[in-house]
Amino acid sequence: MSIASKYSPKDIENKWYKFWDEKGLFSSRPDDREPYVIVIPPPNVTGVLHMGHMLNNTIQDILVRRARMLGKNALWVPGTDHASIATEAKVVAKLKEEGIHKSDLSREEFLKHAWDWTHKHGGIILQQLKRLGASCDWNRTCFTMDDARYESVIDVFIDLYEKGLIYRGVRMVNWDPEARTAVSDEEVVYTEEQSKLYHINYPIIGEEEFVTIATTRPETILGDTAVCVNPKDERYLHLKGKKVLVPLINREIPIIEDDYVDMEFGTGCLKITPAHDVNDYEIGLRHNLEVIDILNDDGTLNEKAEIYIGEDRDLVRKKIANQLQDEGYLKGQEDYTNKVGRSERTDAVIEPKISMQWFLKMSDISKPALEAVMNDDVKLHPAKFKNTYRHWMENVKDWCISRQLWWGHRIPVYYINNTNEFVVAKTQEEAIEKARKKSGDNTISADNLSQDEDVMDTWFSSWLWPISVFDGIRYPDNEDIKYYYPTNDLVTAPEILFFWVARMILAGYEYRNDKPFKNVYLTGIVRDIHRRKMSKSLGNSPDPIELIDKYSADGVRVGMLLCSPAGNDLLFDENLTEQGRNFANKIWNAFRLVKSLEVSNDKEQTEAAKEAIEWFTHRFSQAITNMDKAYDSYRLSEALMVIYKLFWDDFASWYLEAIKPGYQQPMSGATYTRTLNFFDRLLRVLHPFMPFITEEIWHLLQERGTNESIMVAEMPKPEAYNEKLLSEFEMIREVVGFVRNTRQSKGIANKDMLQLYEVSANKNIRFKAIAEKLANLESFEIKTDKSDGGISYISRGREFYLILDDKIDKNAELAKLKEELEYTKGFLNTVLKKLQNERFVQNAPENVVAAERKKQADAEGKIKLLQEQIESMF
RNA sequence: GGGCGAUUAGCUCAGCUGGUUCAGAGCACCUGCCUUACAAGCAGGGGGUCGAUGGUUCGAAUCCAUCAUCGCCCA
Repeated sequence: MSIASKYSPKDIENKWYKFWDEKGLFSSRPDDREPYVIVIPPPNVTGVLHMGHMLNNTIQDILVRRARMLGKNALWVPGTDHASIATEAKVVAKLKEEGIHKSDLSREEFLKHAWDWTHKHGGIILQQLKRLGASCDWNRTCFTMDDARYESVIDVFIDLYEKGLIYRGVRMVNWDPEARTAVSDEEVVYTEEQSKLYHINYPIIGEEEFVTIATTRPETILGDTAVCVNPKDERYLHLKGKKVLVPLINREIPIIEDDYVDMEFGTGCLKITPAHDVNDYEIGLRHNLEVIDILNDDGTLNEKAEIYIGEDRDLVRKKIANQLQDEGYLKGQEDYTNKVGRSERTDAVIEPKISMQWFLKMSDISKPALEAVMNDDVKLHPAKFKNTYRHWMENVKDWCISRQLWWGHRIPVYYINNTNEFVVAKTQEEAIEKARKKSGDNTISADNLSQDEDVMDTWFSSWLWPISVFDGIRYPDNEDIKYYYPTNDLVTAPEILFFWVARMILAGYEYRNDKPFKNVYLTGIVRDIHRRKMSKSLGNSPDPIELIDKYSADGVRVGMLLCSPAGNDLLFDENLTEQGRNFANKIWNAFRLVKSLEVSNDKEQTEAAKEAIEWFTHRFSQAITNMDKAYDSYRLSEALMVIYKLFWDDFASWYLEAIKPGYQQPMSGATYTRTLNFFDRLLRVLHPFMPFITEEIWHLLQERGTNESIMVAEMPKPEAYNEKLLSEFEMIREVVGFVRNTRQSKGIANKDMLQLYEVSANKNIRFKAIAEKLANLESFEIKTDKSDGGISYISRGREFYLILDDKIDKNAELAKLKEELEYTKGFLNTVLKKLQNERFVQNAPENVVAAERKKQADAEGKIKLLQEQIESMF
């Protein structure tokens, strides 16, 4: 049969994915083998695959496939999270298009829409992962809002509340007026924006004078409850104890003193608006100031503002600036660049806002999580993230876990008769019972209770993920959790080290008294070649599925990995996937060659083949030893590079060339068998990186059973290898390179056979036959002297001569020899300088000195040879 | 403003506790080849005073200090 010279992956990839899935090769259940577990960082249920996912999941698949082939009971648990803000925003937007406002719907009606949306768009991303070859156990697919996970989250809330770790508090939160919810500090993105600094005069009561304050937000003066100066500021000593009037609304507010005020900034006079600025809020607490919240949840002004009620804050800013100007309060304005916080989700300008929220106390619960990373019980790769982690954990703030949304896990708190009295309970029935007990009022019924309207932060469900996917919250003694927990590796982006990773570790110790995973592999961020983060708005992200269509899943996987060392950003370029595709093609063509080999039992094994087999056996062991080292330190791109070079440079360019019989000639059975065996083992080490093509070729290479798969074939193990033998082969590579180089520079065709000899006292040359074959030599013999002439190659204390007769350009050759002589003399000089330095000889370790002496001897020998040769040229 | 990290070939990166020819890899580039597996290929080649300046040392890309530039996190 003839096999196409170009590998066409499409049908092959679909075929094998289906095969693996149908044979149940992805699934795992507890047994007596050692488990190897990864839980997927759950992507947004309604999201689509982007390049970050591609990188991340490629890495996970490589790890899990390798573990499977190492004989472990490997499990990769897939799933998605409900992404409450993002999903709710999408659903709200979709309803809006249909002319429905969220406020028109009841909670139940809205949730029905949200579930419809989830069922319609949910899980697309998981289907896409299959194209990539992801070997997840799909039977175990989890969702943060499915019954088991939902209940786990509620249980945990109740448990932590009962432990006294969850409390309700008034806090300054980051309010997103668009999403109408609080968002965490981490979800606010600060960027520099152009704005104006307004200087506003506040009349001092009982005087004709003013104090001038500077602000970028004149609309907030309506919420002012003080003006503050630094007590050391001599300019304002006379103001002590006085009061001023807030312009436009003429509210009387005191002048207070606080060290917080920066005397250098603005006028040195600060307006205090406790309801709308975090720092002002703190100052307000210290000075017992009134808190006047002038904003509605949607960012419009409320009646406490007294004027401009119902208008949006942005609009009011301009109007108020104008009014201040008209009424003579505005002393001036200047252009100003300041940092503005915007919501990561909606891009709305974040308003600091006082509100009632639920918090998790972090100080105690975080201690074991900090310790675990510091003592490497949980290892971060690369370890440089330990510092960042410690810094965050040592300054950890209480976690605001409530969100003013409907899509998510509803807070299990029931208020009694619309008061601030509440009970925390899993169900309404339980709540009634608890409420009766708490109030002593046995008439309390469902009508007297109202459940908290808010849901929990999405991270408050995903922090349980490594436990909840095994249902270990609800059933802490079930077989799965006992077998699979703690998991082995977590692969994720450094951006969510605190959001998610740290909190999972925390939850692990709180609920399992053990770490959730042993290693955290932090990938880079995928950027474009201009270092810009890939994003929809920039349109600089390729569609992963299109990439797979174009370059194959194997190609894309290789491409993603080739340039993505752990923790470094990956500058994605389609060029890389092309390289991956080309590699697949190389493997394919190597297979074509092997497949075309004819075997004859009469045929004796050639010397070249014998040598090649011996060499490659050792070379293979060396490479997989290095590969394992790279794997063990989570340097996956390095592991791939080792195998890439092993296959391409060693196997294809040297081994196959060495064993390849003459045109239409058969080869010996022994060589053929060994070659098949090498190919088989190469496919195995390649499999985690390129699952599809390896499976395809593995089946074409020889007859396999209908249930056999390379996916579960045994991974070759590193064996001892002979370094000396390998280094002798490198010598031969050099010599062949020398011959090829000489051919090229002298224009000698490859088919013209040449004679090479080595001047040596030894009896034979190792890997002689390979050299003869690959350099196309008529002979490669040992001679005792160099009387036959030729141009020389001297290296590692060995001398080789290539006979070229009339082809030698004596002058050029002489010049080359002289140049080399000069270089070697210079080199010898530096070595001698070292050796003549007594302090070096005394202080340096013995082996280093010995090495220098060897360098000396080698150089001296080489100089002698070169000189002799130069002389003999005349 | 505080903390962390980086700076090595045109690009992306290796280079562990200073010392084996230690200045490397992949890609890109240049030259020659449609050689009977592969032009998605083969063979060969050029390219870096390791950000700067000082210091420690017999010896520094590697350790220390200062500076410069960049990035990330926090306020």
